[in-house]
Amino acid sequence: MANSFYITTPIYYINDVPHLGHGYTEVAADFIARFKRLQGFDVTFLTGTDEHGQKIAQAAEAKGVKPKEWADEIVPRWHEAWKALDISYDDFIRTTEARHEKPVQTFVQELYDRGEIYLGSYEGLYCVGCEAFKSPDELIDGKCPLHPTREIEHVKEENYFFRLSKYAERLIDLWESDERSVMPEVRRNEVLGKVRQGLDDLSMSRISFEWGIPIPWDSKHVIYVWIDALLNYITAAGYASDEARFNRIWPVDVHLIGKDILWFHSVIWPAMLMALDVPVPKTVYAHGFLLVGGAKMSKSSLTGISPQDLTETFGSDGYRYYFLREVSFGQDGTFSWESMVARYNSDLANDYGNLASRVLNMAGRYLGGAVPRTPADDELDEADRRLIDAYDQAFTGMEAALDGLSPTEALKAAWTFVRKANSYVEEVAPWALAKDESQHRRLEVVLYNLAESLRLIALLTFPATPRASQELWRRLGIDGELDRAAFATDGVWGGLPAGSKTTKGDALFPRLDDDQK
RNA sequence: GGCAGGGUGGAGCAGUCUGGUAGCUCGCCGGGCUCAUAACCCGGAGGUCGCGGGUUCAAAUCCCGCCCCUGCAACCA
Repeated sequence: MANSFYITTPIYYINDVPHLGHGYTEVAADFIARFKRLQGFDVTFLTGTDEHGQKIAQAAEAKGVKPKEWADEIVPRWHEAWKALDISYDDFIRTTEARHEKPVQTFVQELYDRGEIYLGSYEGLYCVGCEAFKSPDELIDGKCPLHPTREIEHVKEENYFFRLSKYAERLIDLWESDERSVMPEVRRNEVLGKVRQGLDDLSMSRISFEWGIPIPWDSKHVIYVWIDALLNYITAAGYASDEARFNRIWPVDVHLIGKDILWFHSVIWPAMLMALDVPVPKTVYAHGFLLVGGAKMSKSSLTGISPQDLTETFGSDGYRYYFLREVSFGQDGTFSWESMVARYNSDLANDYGNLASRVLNMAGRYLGGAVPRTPADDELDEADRRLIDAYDQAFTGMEAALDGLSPTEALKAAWTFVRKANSYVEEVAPWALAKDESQHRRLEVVLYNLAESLRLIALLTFPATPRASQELWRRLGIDGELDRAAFATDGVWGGLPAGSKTTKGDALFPRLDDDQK
């Protein structure tokens, strides 16, 4: 199949441990990846870790170990975090791997050979915390505002420069065109505005420390960590190592990033690719930031909360659903424990979980847990047709939302069907039908419709709540695995086989007390 | 200073491009149902759509001015 879909998250800098911000990016990318798989795309979902640079070297030195040893110690924390959130990445790249380092050198050498890199010197104030040079007016009291505890270093060093400035016009043309996009719109405007103010060439090597990938023709320099990091997107795709694979999946469909690193992804990165005539990303999507509010956790900063702090209470599904649904995708959002409890109870426990509970219970009580014969067209009345119609609309709405890369809107669309199924229960009142023997076939029909609705709800929600969705399929007596399901076949109304054996089970999403914990 | 985005019932958002009944979720109030996780369903209250002016038969929606908030200004998701 040629319908490749390649999506990436940033690779995370390992002097940090995973926190809610990282988890947010990861969950959003995973939602999109899972949805695209259900649509039949051949998905490549890449994440990883960024392991070079002075900060890592210093952290390792402080522990008395080599940088690579330090990295090997930290990286499992990231694997664990993503496992706890059921992140279904297809590849996890580390920038210290040979499959990355060698192609990076190939790429940089090629830039050099083409005259895109020249030797210059840079004199200025350098903040190790930022791994960046600072202009004097950025400093507050002689300190970097982002890293006030660190000393600013005055350095003059010889650096290699990438001719970024010459790409300003082409970048403007690129992001003004409709072929490629920076999303949401506000971010595109931001990038265009800045690029129009002009670009400087970019210092792309460092000479003051050694922890990095050497410049191939001048090994006393290492490649600037951001250049190194950005290249992960193509090295993992097979650049300079697996041409067939690279041609198949590149250019990337979506780079999902936080808005703080938009500049690198929408300016520096495409310019680097242009310099070697490599196709640029189709879409760079910069999501918003999470802010921490509410009483319970307000004293924590975002970076002080690990994903696992929340999955203990809300589960992986609850975590994933909350952030996808609560934060309007693309905008900043506020996280609070209170809103998380409210959202969990309202949408997952009351709407979704309770629907499953009441339907499975009735199927067991009234039909002995056996899914009845699939209703024929002439057995369906108006209410039934409205239910089926609601499913079609929800599904259509989700696909449209995904075209706009909005998990939030996709889930809103899915929930219109969940709510419709609940109101259908009231409308057809199976408990009343069960009291009248002459209505037995009608009872079978409505319970079939409801069980089938559950099956489809599980399918639609799988990208957000994979565990509960799979469990629901199991309780409906379906053998299949949702991660191998496809909308094209499984998304068609009427797919639940007659005779399947349903089981009620415990609450899919147990209600939480408002003052839980 | 500049560039960009926003200010809509208690909270969070949609609607503004393509003027004409202000929509959704949560919360609140009332009712219903009893299959269900004190859940579910139905109904209701609650908004001078930041302020002032203008265009128009008609403005949340278009134009002008002002106030407030936020983001960007090159490297923490």
